[in-house]
Amino acid sequence: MKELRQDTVRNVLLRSMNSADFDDLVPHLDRVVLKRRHTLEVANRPIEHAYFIEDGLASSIARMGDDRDIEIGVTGREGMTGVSAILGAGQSPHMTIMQVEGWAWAVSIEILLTLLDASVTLRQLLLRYVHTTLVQTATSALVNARARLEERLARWLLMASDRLGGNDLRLTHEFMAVMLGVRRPGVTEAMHILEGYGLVRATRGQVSIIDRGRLEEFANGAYGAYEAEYARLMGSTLGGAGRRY
Amino acid sequence: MKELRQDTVRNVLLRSMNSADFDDLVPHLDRVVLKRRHTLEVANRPIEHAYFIEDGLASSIARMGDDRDIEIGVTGREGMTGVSAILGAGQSPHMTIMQVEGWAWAVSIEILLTLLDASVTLRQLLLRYVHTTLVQTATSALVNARARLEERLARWLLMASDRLGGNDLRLTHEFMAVMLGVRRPGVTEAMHILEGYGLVRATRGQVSIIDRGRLEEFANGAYGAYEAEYARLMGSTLGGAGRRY
DNA sequence: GCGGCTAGGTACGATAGCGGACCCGACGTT
DNA sequence: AACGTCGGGTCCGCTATCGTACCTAGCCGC
Repeated sequence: MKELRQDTVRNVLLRSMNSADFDDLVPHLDRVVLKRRHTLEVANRPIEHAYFIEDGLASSIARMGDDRDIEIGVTGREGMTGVSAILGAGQSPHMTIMQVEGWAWAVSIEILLTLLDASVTLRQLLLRYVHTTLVQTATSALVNARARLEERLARWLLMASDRLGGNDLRLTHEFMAVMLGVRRPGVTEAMHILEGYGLVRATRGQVSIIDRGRLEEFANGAYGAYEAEYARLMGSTLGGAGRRY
Repeated sequence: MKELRQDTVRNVLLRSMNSADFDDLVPHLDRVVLKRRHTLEVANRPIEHAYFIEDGLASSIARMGDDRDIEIGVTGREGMTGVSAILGAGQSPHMTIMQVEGWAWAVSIEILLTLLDASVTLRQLLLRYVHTTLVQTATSALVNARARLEERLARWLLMASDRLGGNDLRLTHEFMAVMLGVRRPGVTEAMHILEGYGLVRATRGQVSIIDRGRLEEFANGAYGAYEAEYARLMGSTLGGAGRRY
């Protein structure tokens, strides 16, 4: 692990870091396998570690009573968890759990905060990343209020594809229904609309994006703001499947 | 203005600052009167100033096409604008405009960033505040997806009361409809529900909160997470009308 | 190649909120 | 006192989505 080279990691934040910051961080990174439903952050409990995701998908969830959850953000290899701890809040009222299994580099918050205090450049990078998560959450608020289900589904598929890599996603309707906070048959219906326009093709337990460009258009403003900010500030696209903004 | 004393300002962030940070900031503060609809931040344009609100209400708005706006956050004397600039992003895809006129202390972003780099304590305070705005935005995402209109109205009234001070708000249904992103008659209906439970009383152009405690309960989880985080991290309640969490 | 499970398709009535229109009453102006 | 304007109340039919239920088809294990 102490042999870790910056050009071999997949996590975009780790790759974007200046090499001095990376070298300071490496000795404190632990490789962690993250199974589905593994809880990275518990609501209102101290955050112990930040995770630089290498593979898989984590989502942040806000809760309003037991059966009224909603996903407020999703993180893959473009980002990290532990944003509230970076901001010095120690914990947050939201939980973060793995939705698609994978693995990550974990670092204790205590150490990360020390490194952040010591390095202006690391601070700059991670605070800019915090800004992009703010944009992502704001977009969630926007689309939850204003977009139709099929637009939200389009957005979610695009985001998942960006983070997992590739255009073929192994996801069930049931799963996407939970992510979007809607009924399962609602997803089926919305998916048929996307299929009707030839944007995606769905088979049992799998969705393939057929025409990414038109899917982005179809999302009609639900997708793109976060991605543009990410590109502007991280100087790197999200590493989806051959994309440009 | 250079005579400004910390215990005479109303803005909670300015009051909470340690006195050295406050003294460094004061020479750079300009008193600015902010009329209704004054634009504090334009979407995707460099943010020039941060504003510590002393009176009035600003809201941050995300847009998805011309007629699909939504308020993603609201700021009064408990906070400040310019969060994305503090994070080093320079600008953001959202706009911020005054909804209830008032005034604020403005500081140029350039100077604020310099002060932030120089002071750990100032950085701590403002980054913690950034965390609370993240919670506020996440709660907007949550309630837009999950709460009924009357719950969202309850939340909004409570937030407005916290920020403007007092239980009597001079607001029209039309105005609240724009804030909540719903039809005006929808607000009328929702308001009747709140009145029916004896939680508020509404007369022409005015809403009075009658039973704040039960209004919070009625909001049913739509209100409280932000406020609890604010109290936890800022060590100060929001200065509403005699409240406890 | 049969049984059982899981994912997906469909259908039905219910409901929240929409878009738009219309009316009425309160209030300020002259 | 009369008028005009603005804020609020109400009503219509409409649409998106819900909750629930039931059915079908693909897939796995044996």
